[in-house]
Amino acid sequence: MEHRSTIQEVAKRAGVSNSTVSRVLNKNYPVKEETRKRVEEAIEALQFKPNLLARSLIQDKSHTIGILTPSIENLFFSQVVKGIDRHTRPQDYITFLCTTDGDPGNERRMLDTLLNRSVDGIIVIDPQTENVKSGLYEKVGRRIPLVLVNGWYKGVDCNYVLNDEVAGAVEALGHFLREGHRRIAFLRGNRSHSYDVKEEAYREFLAEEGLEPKGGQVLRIADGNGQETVEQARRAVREALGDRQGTFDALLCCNDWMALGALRAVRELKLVPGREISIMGFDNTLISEIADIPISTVDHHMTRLGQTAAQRLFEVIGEPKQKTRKIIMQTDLVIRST
Amino acid sequence: MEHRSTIQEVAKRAGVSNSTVSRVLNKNYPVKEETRKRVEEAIEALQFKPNLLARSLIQDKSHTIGILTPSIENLFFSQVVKGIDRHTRPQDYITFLCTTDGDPGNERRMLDTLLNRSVDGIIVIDPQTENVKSGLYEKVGRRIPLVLVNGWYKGVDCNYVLNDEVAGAVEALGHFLREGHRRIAFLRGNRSHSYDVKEEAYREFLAEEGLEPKGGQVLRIADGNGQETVEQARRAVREALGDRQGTFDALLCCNDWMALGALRAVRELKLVPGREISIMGFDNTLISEIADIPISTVDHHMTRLGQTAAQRLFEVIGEPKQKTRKIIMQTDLVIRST
DNA sequence: TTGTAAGCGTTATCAT
DNA sequence: ATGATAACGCTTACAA
Repeated sequence: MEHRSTIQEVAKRAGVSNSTVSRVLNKNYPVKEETRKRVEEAIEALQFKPNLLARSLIQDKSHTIGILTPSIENLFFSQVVKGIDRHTRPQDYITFLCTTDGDPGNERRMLDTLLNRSVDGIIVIDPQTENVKSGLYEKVGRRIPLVLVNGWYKGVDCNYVLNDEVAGAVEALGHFLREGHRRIAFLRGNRSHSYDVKEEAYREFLAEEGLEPKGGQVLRIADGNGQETVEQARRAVREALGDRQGTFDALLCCNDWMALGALRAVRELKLVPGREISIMGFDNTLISEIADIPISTVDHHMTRLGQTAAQRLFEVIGEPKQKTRKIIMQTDLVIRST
Repeated sequence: MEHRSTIQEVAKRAGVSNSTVSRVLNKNYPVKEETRKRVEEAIEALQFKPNLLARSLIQDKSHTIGILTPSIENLFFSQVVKGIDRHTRPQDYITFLCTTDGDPGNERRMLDTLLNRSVDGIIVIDPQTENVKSGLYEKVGRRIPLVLVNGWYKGVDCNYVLNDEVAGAVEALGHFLREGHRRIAFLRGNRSHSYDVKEEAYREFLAEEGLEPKGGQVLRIADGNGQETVEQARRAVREALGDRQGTFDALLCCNDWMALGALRAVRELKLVPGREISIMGFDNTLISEIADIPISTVDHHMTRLGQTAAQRLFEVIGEPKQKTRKIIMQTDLVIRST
């Protein structure tokens, strides 16, 4: 392994002091044209690159941000990360990526690691409710720029970037209504803040519209957005629909995986999706787009979500003392074949 | 923003010197039980956490690795990253994630950034051939532990983790043969080392088996693994198959996106996949698994690929002077319905 | 315009 | 077993 040259060596070679080299590097103070030339030659000759660790230490600024996310292969999260990255790269910041497997303990540990590494800011995708609720993030947010994406808790003072899930659900349900559906069911996973919010919106909508006085039909499967979710959803819908004398003619699913499973059930029963029964997913991941029959969905614009979060983060990094903001993003209905 | 306490303050409060605190922290030298207690109390009281930047600077070891990848939302790459992460997290290393959009210039720039941040090692997923070929990575690999995943160039001395694409292709083609297919076509994207390797394997296989003396039928679409690839593949196959008096009865596709597109074409033509015509993808991403008709594919075990790369990287980090290795991973045929 | 020297928060070396 | 002190590689007053 070869030696990395330092600012001292450059200085020596150029016959100047290290401060002058630093000034040439940072262009923050006047340097005589001729000296600058000499220094630049020395830099070139020695292939000098400043050690950013040392710089970060003295400047108390690492030009580094951290992303905390439950997982990286999840289609939703990876899109958000992409959005963050898009905004971050041009700022010549660099990103620590930490996955937590959705475990609150891991989330706290990785958070600590990031803090100890003096990151300039942190974005948390789908923060664990437990950690939001406990005030952990409120505390962290007072120490260092922090943005929570897609997770929120009443009374907790943080920077948020959220989707308007209620509006999204209502818009989807309104679409069902306009299409002439009156018996609308709802398919959700086990526990997640976002599922709860959607279900509440669903129940309220039914009540307001005077539909299904018994409160509609809520189908529930285990958590998840992954392959296994598809099969679970298929079974649940298949069962609920019985011998195709189904009790509903429209189904709002909490994500695209569930919608795909529902679609499969519907096709097994030889029902015509989009005519005899309507299915709507949530998110607009590639799942809904590339499904054999493209699935209607509520687009969550994940990339935009990430970009907005990053933008907000850099605002706060630029001006740390400001008040927190809760940014609500709009969703959009994507009507496809189902 | 609150002040972060330093080792000095802990020392003062505990009535010892900073070296003693350091020793307590690192447990690398004997400390009297009683002193240790006092120091630990001070640490607790001040909520002291060591500044890892300072530690990295003096130790010349950042406990940090860098991942360079063309993109993060690509299903192949995200799985590899997941594999790396799985292996990295327990080592209490933390990961810089850099995306390059598959641009050689970006790749070089991000590489530089990583080096300037004193990462302890770097994994490059799908390194740009141009950069491998030019000797850039060979040079970097002599300075710092480096592993290239899924990219290789003759004569370039680096640590590699690769899939045996040739064996994978041959196994797939052998399967076609056993199924009774004799007119085998090949569908590839425009330019990629991996496509070239597969095509060569394909041609050799045909020659050896005495099939298609004219060299078989190679279909070519633009690069990519994304939604747009599906449509391009569909069109290409549709066209090649014409009025279903197709010139082939089996098709090997360079990735799962292409296979999905091919499958669509086949179904449009009312051919029965898996019987009248066989389709095989590459990679075993969720695309092939969740397709409406599950697609046969060559499993590239991306997660394992990532884990192996990380494992190899840490071997080299642990013992930097060793010779490079080229690790070839086996692929596996996954026979599904097509 | 440039040099000197202090300082960032640690760990490492050398005494004691 | 512990304390001084130098060092890591840089930036930044302060002086010249």
